[in-house]
Amino acid sequence: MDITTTIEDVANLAGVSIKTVSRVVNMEPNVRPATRERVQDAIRELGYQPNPSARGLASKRSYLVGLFYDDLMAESTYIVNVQRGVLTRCRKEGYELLIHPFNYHQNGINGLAEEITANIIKSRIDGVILTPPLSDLSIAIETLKRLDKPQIRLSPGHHESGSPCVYSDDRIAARLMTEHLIQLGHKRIAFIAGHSGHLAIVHRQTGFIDAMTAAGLNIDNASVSQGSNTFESGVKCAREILSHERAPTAIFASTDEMAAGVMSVAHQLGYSIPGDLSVAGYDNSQIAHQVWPALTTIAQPVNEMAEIATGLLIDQLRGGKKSISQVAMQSELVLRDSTGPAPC
Amino acid sequence: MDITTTIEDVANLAGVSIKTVSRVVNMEPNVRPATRERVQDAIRELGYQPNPSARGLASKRSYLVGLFYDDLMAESTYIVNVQRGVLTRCRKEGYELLIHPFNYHQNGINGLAEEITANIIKSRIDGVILTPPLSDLSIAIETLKRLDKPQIRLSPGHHESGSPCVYSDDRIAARLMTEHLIQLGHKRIAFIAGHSGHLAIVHRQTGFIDAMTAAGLNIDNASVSQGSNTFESGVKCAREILSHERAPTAIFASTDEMAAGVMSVAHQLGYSIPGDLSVAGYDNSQIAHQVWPALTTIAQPVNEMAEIATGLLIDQLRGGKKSISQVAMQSELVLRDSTGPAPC
DNA sequence: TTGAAAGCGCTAACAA
DNA sequence: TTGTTAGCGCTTTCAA
Repeated sequence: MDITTTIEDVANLAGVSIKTVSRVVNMEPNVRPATRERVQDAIRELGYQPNPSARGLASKRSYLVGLFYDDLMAESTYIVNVQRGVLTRCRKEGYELLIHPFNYHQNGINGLAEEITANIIKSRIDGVILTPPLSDLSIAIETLKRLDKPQIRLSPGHHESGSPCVYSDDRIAARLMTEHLIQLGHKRIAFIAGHSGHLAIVHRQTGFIDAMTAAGLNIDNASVSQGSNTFESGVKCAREILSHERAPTAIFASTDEMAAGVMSVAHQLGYSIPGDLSVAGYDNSQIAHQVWPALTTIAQPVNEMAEIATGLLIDQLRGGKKSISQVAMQSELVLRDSTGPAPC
Repeated sequence: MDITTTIEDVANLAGVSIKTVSRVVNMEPNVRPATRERVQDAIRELGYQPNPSARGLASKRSYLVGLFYDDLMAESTYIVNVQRGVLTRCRKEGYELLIHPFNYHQNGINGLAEEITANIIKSRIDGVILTPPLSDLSIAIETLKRLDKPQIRLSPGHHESGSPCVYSDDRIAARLMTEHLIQLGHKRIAFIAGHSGHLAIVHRQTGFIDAMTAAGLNIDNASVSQGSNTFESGVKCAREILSHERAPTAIFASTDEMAAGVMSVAHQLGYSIPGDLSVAGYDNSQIAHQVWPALTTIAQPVNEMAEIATGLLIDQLRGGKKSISQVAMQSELVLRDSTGPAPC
């Protein structure tokens, strides 16, 4: 198990040429099973691991995958789970991960293209995974295309067009959640919309409207307020919503963070949850367990989505299976204690 | 700005040999200023970036730094800030970052040495940054030494011995916080200890005891309870602490997560914060803003600590400045709204 | 202060 | 099915 073991050492021990070892390592065809086994034994015995630099130099690939995300989301459960999923798949496939949080709100959106370009020329990553909201930023998508870098998008708002992507149908899931509230007898339900730049989150609002309309319930303007995904924005919206004379009996916030903000305000105002007010969130973040009572929410299979996306990207990098361009995954309604029957 | 520009293109344009270009790129001495400038112009004009694989192959280095952490902490504000700090410095110094969360609770501590070894042989990282609790795990430290990999530890419990480290004095900061509570008139103060495997967090308890003793206040056994850093453990401890007949008027939890758990329980039991009960935390996590009222806590300069640690590691990798082996940083008391005068 | 040449450990192209 | 050879784009070594 020595870091200085080279392909030549393996070839010598196995009594073959280095090219044969290379074939075995890269799982290429045209190696007799007996030979293959002999080489594999030698590899195991020496603890041989190919040198990535040498490989990269010869093959003009880096075996590096980039994960691009908005630094504002770096602390979210979402990004952490994406990192986990991507890493899991990278390890299996022999790739390494380079994370890259972007601060494009500070530097201006124009700096984004330059930063992406610079990063790619410097790091030589082979392909990129884009997470929301970058997965909907055409400047990011187009810059990568111009650089001829394969990309895959996670949860874009528009999955029909553009580059390949993995997503879950937020509209349907939000509809499910709204129907859950309606079934509990709620008629005045408020919705807190997310940041308008996160298109996938906007679909949650559509799902809410779908369900309300289908149930013949009123959606006056007051029942949808505009948040920006954060706890603080949830607080702000809740203060407004709960100050109306006929306050809603349920609030569906399009992120858990905002839902937690709502709950904080509700507690301060003396509401009992879910007795006086039901609260629902979306994302199944860590915070959903840290509020009291535990938050009813929607869970996307973020980990698996990231794994699958990484797999698709690597397939692309290997030059195969370009056919799959969209994978849709299902989200799940997670019923906890923050939603209950509407007060009479 | 072409990814296929090589050192030779630059040499041709500048009218020098590739070795001279190499000298300029690597900031080596013995280049006439005029020559250096000519080369730099050529580099700029062509948008040249050296190929990391070629560099790595020739120099037997990867220009890759590894960040090793406990996957259980991946969602913490702490790890996210460490990632940010490390990335900032890596970019400045021309290194790339490979993150590696470890799941050693599942796989058993014995698997850890193997996983570290396998990872290093595969990825060829040049050096490693260890975060708590890995920075106190001798199996991690020793494995890296055996592999001859430079390492730097962030916030270890024992900073005197072992490999170089960057830390902040948690004992002093915890003492400060406790003194703050004492100055507010609190006499019955409970402390919630953190996970015993996180040695730096154990120092927080010592600081608490320092202050209590110095103030001549009683520390009966009941006033220190054992948590495990998490929100849930804070909930559990708080339920116990607040069930005593002479409940404390202040609770100092050694992590913000636990403090948030305490606040949740306190609200449920009808305590007003800080009127009936003061609550203090430690870490200045995201959650400190998401509780109501906002949490008084201790802020470590995690970002800077990570940047400095990365700088020290890279210095080591470059073969210089081995002299600095410990850097101590100062934490800051952040007064918010969860602490107030003791009730009469 | 500069440059020429060798070679890092692999893969690609081709030959046998 | 296997092997030979020629680079990939740099750094290192040594020479000028």
